[in-house]
Amino acid sequence: MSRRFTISTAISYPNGAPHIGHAYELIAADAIARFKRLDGYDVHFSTGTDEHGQKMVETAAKEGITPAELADRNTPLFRKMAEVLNTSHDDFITTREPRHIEASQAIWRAMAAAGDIYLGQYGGWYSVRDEAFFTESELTLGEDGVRRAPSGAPVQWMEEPSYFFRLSAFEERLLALYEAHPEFVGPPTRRNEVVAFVKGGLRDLSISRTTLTWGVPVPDDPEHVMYVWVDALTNYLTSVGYPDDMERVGRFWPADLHVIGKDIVRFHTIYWPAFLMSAGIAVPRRVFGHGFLFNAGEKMSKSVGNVLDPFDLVSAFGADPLRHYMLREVPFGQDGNYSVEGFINRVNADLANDIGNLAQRSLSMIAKHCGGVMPATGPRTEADDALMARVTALPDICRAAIDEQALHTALGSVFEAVSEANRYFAGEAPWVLRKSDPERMAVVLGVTAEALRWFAILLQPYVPQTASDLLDLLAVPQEARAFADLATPVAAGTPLPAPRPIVPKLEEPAAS
RNA sequence: GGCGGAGUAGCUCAGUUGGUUAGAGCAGCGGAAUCAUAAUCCGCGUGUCGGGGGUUCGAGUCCCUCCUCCGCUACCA
Repeated sequence: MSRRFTISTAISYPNGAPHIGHAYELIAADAIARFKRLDGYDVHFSTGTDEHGQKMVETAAKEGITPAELADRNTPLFRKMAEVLNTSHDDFITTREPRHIEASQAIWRAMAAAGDIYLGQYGGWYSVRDEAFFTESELTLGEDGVRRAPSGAPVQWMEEPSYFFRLSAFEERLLALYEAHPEFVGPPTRRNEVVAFVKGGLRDLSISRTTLTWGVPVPDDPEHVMYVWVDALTNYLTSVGYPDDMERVGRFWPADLHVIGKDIVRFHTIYWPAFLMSAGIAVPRRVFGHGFLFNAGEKMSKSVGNVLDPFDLVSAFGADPLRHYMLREVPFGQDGNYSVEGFINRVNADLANDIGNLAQRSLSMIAKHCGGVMPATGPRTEADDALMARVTALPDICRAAIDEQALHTALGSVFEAVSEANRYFAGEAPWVLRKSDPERMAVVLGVTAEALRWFAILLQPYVPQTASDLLDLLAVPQEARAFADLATPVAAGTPLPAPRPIVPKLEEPAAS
């Protein structure tokens, strides 16, 4: 049985169009998923949208449509974004689907059977006009002493019946989890916060509402719908077939990695494992909170009007350049900054100048001076061996980096070797050898092409289309592009297609 | 307020358990080469390593203090 790897993004709230943050998370998770597939794992990669919740109700009300209509309008945009970003998810889940309602109710029943759910009273500030509860921090206290919701509507203290989850009972078990598995939360700074939070004591969690009707009905008490987290988090289980296909669950659960934004680390590292422990289901192996992207040093916000649209960026620059820029330039886990200048510099320097040009200069020499067929890669000199030693060390370096979600390190290590290959090429000067020693020239070109094959195979997770184009030029068959195929060079004498530039240089758009 | 993290070249950052002249990439300047997408290769940085004090033969790397920035401090995916 092959190794398997289960990875997810958070499901997005489709109360608006997708923004660059959604794209970032999806791209990062996609790179890891693709890496694992290429490395021989049986991967399950899920993403999707969370169509329930109060915010959907509020946004829909503002626009004068139903929550269902809002979801119907926006969820397709998230699917479309995944398509234009060229992501390889195996499942796109939406929380209105019957399979998800069934899964949510199943885990609820399991938690209830364990005695961790009880009926109580939830109190909060309620706005009649908005038909919603608000947290203290969302409210403003007017000079007249009246608390108001963000909409300006006055709120009043209301209590309603609510089911509670006995989160307080899981404090020790959670701390034991963090202790036994320090890797459960990453990056480490997030882990510290989570541990501190749990040590501060946990209160039980209100997990249902009677004032909302937009949600998953509570089993055996349809007056209640589940309130956010039970429903939202369960999507990960739904996606692997819970509860109907337990054989599949056994195969793909526990998840190896939940990739999420740093803002929802707590829910994924405290609530979620507690729910699972209660239900008697294994907890995920790791949760990683990535950072946020800023636009030219400023936080993106609708009011400032500097929100980056992933569709605009893809149509202006292409999916691979966007993927490359985000993954290479931002240390994954930290906040990052977007700038047009940085974008163009990075993509041109790495993709067009370093690897693109190396491919073009070497392959066009092969086309002209080696009869357009792959040259032999020997006999080798010390210089050849030195380069290939550097190249063949890459897979292990990348594996180690990927396993701690250091995507920028993995990608960076490949481009360090690409630079080395450029130095090698300049040092060996095959254009000089053409006259002095044609046989040696052929070997240099062959070694360079072989190095390029390694680079292209290793770059597939990050820039799939570019890597694929390069592999085409190297006459590498579709079925010989996994990491397991790295050890098998293209046979000498194999005809190569006519070379062509694979990465056009980006120019600053006239207006953006 | 409490807990935690960070402040290193114009920009983004590396800097193991303290040890020779503090590094990389990008940007900039000069040169070489001309196979190539004017791409590539080589050379060039007197940086108060946030300020101050201390420990030590020796600190960016440990301790104290101050300044600045950021994260977390429960029901928001």
